[in-house]
Amino acid sequence: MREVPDKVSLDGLEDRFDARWTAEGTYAFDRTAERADVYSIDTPPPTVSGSLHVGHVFSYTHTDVVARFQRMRGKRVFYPMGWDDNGLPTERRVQNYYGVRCDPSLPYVEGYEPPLQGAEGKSVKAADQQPISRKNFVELCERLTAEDEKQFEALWRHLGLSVDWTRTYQTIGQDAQAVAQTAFLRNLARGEAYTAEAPGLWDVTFQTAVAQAELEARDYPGHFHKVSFHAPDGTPVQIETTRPELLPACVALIAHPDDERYQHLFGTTVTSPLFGVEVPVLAHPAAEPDKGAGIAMCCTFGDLTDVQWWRELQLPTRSVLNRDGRLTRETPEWITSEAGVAMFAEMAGKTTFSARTAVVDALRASGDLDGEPVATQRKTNFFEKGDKPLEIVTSRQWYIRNGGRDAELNAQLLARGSELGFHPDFMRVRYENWVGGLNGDWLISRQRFFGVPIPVWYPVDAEGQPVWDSPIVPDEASLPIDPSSDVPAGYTAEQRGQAGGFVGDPDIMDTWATSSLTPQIAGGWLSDPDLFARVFPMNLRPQGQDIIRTWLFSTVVRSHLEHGSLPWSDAAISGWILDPDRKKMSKSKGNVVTPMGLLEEHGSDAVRYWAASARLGTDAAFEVGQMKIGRRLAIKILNASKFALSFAGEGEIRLDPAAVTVPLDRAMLAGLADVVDAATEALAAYDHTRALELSETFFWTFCDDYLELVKDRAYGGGDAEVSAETLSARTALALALDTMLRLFAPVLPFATEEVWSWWRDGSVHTAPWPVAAPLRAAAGTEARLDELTAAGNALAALRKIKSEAKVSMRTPILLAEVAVPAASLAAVEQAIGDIRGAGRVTGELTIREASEGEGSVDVQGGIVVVRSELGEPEARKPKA
RNA sequence: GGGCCUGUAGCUCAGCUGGUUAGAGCGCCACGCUUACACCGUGGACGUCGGGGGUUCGAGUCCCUCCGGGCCCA
Repeated sequence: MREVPDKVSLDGLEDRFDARWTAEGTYAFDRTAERADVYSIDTPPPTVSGSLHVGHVFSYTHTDVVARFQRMRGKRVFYPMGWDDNGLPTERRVQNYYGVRCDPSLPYVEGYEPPLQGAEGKSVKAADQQPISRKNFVELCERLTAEDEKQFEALWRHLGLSVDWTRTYQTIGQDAQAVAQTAFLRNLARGEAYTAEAPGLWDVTFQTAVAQAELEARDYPGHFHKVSFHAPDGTPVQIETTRPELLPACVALIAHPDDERYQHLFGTTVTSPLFGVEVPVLAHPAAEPDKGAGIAMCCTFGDLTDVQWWRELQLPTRSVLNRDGRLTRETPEWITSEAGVAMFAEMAGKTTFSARTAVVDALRASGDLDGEPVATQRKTNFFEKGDKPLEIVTSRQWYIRNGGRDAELNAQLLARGSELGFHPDFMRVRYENWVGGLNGDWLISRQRFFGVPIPVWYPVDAEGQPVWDSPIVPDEASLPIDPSSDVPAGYTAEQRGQAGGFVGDPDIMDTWATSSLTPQIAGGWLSDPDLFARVFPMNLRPQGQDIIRTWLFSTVVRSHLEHGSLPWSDAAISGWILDPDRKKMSKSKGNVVTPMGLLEEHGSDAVRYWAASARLGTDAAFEVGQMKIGRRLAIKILNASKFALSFAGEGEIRLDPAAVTVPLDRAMLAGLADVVDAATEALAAYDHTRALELSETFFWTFCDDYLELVKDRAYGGGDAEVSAETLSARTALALALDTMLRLFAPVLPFATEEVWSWWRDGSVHTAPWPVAAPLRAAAGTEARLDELTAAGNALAALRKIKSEAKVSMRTPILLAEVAVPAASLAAVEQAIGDIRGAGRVTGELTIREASEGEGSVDVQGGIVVVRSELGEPEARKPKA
């Protein structure tokens, strides 16, 4: 045995053990392990440019508990960490942090230094941002994310994540780019990726297309306008619209097929006011009879219903909106009337807002506006990161098939969902609802700068027009490439943009198009096939419930298409952190706590305890109180361990089960054996909360009852000769300690490692997970935890008389008569020596069976002291 | 409008496939510095299990309905 410190402490354990674990490679992955012996985790790569919050600490702790449990069970745990530095959040942050913006038309500047450094938190106005080249911009992105990564790693290490820090990746890294581009090109080769000229959601602020998964519906104020169209005979047909500026883009009026009011109009045409364009009146079930007038104007495109009508009724495309959110400058060809042309001239080039004013004024003047516009709130689609309503514009974009327009693929993906183990299981419904409700393929083109480029070029024909339908693809061996600077085989750089030459695809891929490949990136799909075979398909994907439809689903899609399998067997879904007002914690609400400060204040074990106390899938309150309880538990483990180890004196700690001969000791071990079984079962089922609760409850019983009861016997009166009874107690204490340290190790890695270091070699985290069998063997077949409970109750009953007499627990009991329910009688009598010692009964102690009505089961198991006499406390000995 | 989760002591939560007087911790009250621990110990008080119906010999646990939170999708 090494040394037990005189004064135990949790302080400083995080740094000390992080250094040791790193030096000793405690969490290093053994890459010689076969797949069957591996437990692999597809760790969520945090968005490094986002800020760290307690939600991260919360959910990553859940994963770490799983990792540590599996490691102790003998699995070779593959637990890498990635950094998601891809995409828009980084771009935005770089703009503000360095005061720059990307202008792809500018040339690269060697040794560029940005105007600002660390302008955190403020947003720099676009006009004040210095325009720089794409390459310079990307370099700044990389510079900033490198700093973020350091901070993140420091936090994770401090928290005690048992990540193999030699295995990190970046979603923008070269390898990740190669994986993303390779996977894309294979999708393309198999016909799973394609381009299409199609209406899509467009964010005018960010100037990018937006996918279905990135939508967010918000209430947005608008006005209903009652506008009259005219039948050939002059009869007005009144519609209601919130977007009168799209009147020139109108292609039809549509009502529900069953709507009595419009039966006579179906199949006829009407003429639009102001513009004089003749449009058909059509029937479609998506028209809502009780909404407005029940007849709607269908435009190119006001909302997604317009798109549906356009597609299903084969309506013409009459687009008047540009990607910059302004109306086109040229008068559309379908507007031919003199008045219409004049009207459009008034709107041309204006924002939708100004154009609307112009149209409304004109309608009012022409008498085609009935009444004044009525204010309304309506759900409008927004880009989740944007603040202007999305427009729908037609453009050429890349798509990956995801079952959104293919019933067979959809069914296959639903089947994958049913193969996947969701924890908790009800989260599966979110997957099924999402997949079942898809209405289009996955749009992956993004008109951004910082991301993985779409790795294709297009030939330019003799007229100088790109030939979109026959993209030029690179060799996989040459990946990653950037088509905006790399030149396709068979061409020269001078041919870029020239007739007979080529152009590169200007877009990058959606973040999810890369993130959906994290198992492949982390597992070395391309760079290390040997490793990949040992870790893929992985065991676990931990993540939040909000991104089941995006991250989880898209990863399933990619794996299904590329590997014909699930990417992992199980998904662990963590809940949200709620603030004390039951609100989701978020930065905008200003209720976010800095995680590092939290860890430093309470200690990592304490914060981990709080996190581990919440079940998967369940929202948890941010509760400092719970952390304090965790801290108390960790300290208690240190102290109880110090105590248990102190009895051995200078000798070695014995763990020989055969030495446990006293019934009370056996009863304790029998209870512990049950805890081991139940906790193991719970952890194997991803229920860390139950495992912790069982271990914790047992531990407190161990401290309050068992430890108190055997104290005297374990001391052995200080005799040099150790009796069998004393040896039994000491051995049982050591066995229990040895087991409990392992049980707590996944949740409290620091405190348990500290104790382990006092008397064992190596790390508790690579020690085998405890099993019940040896404890049961030591306990024998007769022993039951009830015996310890009964003895503990008897002790509590004796203490109660002291507590009620308001005297110190040191007070001796000169005489006591204790009534014990029949069921507990034998156990109490058996442990009478220990009870007498712990209760300081110096005189006569009578135990008898309780009679009817004596005692209550709720209080000390029905054990009551019916007669007693207290002595004077002995004089206190001066402290050594 | 559809879906999922949730409502148990002042607070945070356990209560498995329905079975005797509903549990834990925190907080609270009283007491105690007992040679592991005052970041402690001992004892105590505290609940018509959101409301209302129903099924059942029996419901916190199953069904219906209403109310309140949270999230997702329309």
